[in-house]
Amino acid sequence: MRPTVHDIAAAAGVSLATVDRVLNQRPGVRLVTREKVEEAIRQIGYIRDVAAANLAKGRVYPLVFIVPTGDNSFMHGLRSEVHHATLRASIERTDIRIVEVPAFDVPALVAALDALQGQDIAGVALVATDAPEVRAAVDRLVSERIPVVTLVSDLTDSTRHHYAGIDNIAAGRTAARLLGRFLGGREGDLTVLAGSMLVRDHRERLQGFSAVMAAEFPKLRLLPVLEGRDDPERTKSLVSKALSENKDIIGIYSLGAGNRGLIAALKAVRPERELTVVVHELTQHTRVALVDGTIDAVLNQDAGHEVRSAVRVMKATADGQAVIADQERIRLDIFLKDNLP
Amino acid sequence: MRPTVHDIAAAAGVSLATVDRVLNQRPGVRLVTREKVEEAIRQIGYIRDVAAANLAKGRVYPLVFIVPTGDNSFMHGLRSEVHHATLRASIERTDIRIVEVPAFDVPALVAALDALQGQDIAGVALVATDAPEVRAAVDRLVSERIPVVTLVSDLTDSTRHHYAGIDNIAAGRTAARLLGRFLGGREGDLTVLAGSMLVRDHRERLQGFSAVMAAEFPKLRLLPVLEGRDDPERTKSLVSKALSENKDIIGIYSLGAGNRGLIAALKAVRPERELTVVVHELTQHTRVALVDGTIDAVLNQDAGHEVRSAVRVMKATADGQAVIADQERIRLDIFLKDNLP
DNA sequence: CGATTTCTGATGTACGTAAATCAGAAATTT
DNA sequence: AAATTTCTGATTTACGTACATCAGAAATCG
Repeated sequence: MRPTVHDIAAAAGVSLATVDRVLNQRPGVRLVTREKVEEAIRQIGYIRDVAAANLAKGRVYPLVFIVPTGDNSFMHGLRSEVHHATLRASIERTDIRIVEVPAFDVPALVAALDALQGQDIAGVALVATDAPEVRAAVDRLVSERIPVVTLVSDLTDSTRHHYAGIDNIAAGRTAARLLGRFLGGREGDLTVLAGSMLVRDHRERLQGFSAVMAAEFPKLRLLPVLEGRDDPERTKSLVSKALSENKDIIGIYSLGAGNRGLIAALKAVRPERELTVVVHELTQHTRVALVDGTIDAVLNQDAGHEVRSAVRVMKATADGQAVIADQERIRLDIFLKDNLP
Repeated sequence: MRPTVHDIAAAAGVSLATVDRVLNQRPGVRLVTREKVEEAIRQIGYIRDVAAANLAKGRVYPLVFIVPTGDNSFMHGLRSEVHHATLRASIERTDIRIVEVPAFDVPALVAALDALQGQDIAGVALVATDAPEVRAAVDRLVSERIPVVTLVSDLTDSTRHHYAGIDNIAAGRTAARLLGRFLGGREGDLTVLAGSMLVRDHRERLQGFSAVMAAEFPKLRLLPVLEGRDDPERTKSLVSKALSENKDIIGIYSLGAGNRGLIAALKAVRPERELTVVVHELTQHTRVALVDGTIDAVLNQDAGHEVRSAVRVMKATADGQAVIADQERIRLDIFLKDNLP
């Protein structure tokens, strides 16, 4: 049987109350006694039964998810996953609040973060826009001992406790190698389509992509990045224009959202133009396009995993508990038409 | 506040004891009363607090993992992950026993399964060798109401509750497309290296691989499968022989374990022979080979995820609880040299 | 050394559920 | 209608921890 507080008390020769004071860092214990108890805890290898503790405390975890508005499928999916998490609220003892903030809007995000100060909150998860003001606001929350997790897009040099998202540099590099190898030594131009260079995940993907392209696929030339702002309409017109003006384009890497527009533009020039296309985010639209051959590979991050991971990490951090690091690593999914879930 | 058994009792106008009898399906409740209670449960939306229930029951889950012996890295890693799970035993209320059985040995596996009958066990996870005798033994356990989960390799037509592993047909198809596209229209022979056609995962990978190759890459010819029995030494000699006898081999798909031997054979013919190679299972050896360019892609299943998922599913099944299906889907990881974890 | 302050022990209640006991009510049988 | 049998209610203890209260012991101070 696993040891309990009673066993500690017996082993240390003190009362239950004293053990409790030591365990919960309450005052009223002499240093020598405290050390005696801590020694006993180590000796018998006591591990707190979190379930029982939470039951006794009547613990609930008020969590806040700050997610961008925007009508692209990925953010829609993310919001839907957070919503799913709220459905598990009672069984997971969470109380999740969703705060929506306009995409790429730094002041609005800062305001949302600052509004949380002083509130009784067990954790905050946010899709970060990578700006110093946001970092400062996050750091303020952290200094108030509120667990903060960045979701999908990380925040440079901030003190956030955890990042629940993929390694975007690796994602960009992977996209480059896939495109490069799929193009099999051909020569031509490549178009890169991004949402906005204001978010770190997009910058990092581009960085990884450019690095591998430059180093290993010299025959492929990168054209200036098109910024579609993750908006399908805008994306569509940008791509259509680029394709009609440049007949040397043989590949496209879309590292942001808004792929509905990209796909529409591609369909318009098929089958005359043969293009190798790698995009991010598996959505209804990209899935169909992958199956019908309009695009060749989809890189994906599983929003459901990210949300569940964020919840686990915030809870554990709030309790000062360790997490299974390997379990919380968000993996880059690579989908070809053959391994769709 | 979320409703408790007390609320049910009040709502149904019965006592706590009666509610308890209904909830735990104990005798001693008249049909009309039982229905009244069940109606009240629905009405107020009661959800059992599993943590509190487990605490009260002093529940522990005695679990058994049956894993093959064998000195290839993958099985080694799998055993190590199960071992890791035992380290979390006390906090997860599990009591995990590991049973080792010689690989591909049907009678031994059946004996190990039958030995569990009648024992007080909350769940069994096994790496299945796909034989009717094994299926029958599994079905016997299932009929004793013991949760059974297949791990890594599934069992055809059995009544096992869950399969914690990847979709191997999809894996084979994916390997085919990667190899096919990486070879970019070239013509030549392909060697497929398997462990044993006795295990379903290997058969399925081959099936998926062959299907896509035949349908979409007619210029690539499949040679007869080499069976390396997941043994590095045997694998090495098989591959060396094949490469020296056939100069038209331009690609290799290794769908089993024992890749140490494959890599050794490849190093011996490099850099004269240029081969595109896709293998399964990310290990110390395949990782290095991927980085140094000896192999081009690694398909992987995360043994840690599989083991943790198996534990979650067995516990949930034992409790008659639902699982988050999406969370328990084991994904096929595709690693290029750029997205190694 | 007595008076105060600080520490420690003993004890009880609570969290939500499981499980047991016993008495009394209702239904069924004789 | 009496005697059973079958249900139901009331109550209690337990799981492992948190937290509060109060009394008594030990340490510190004047």
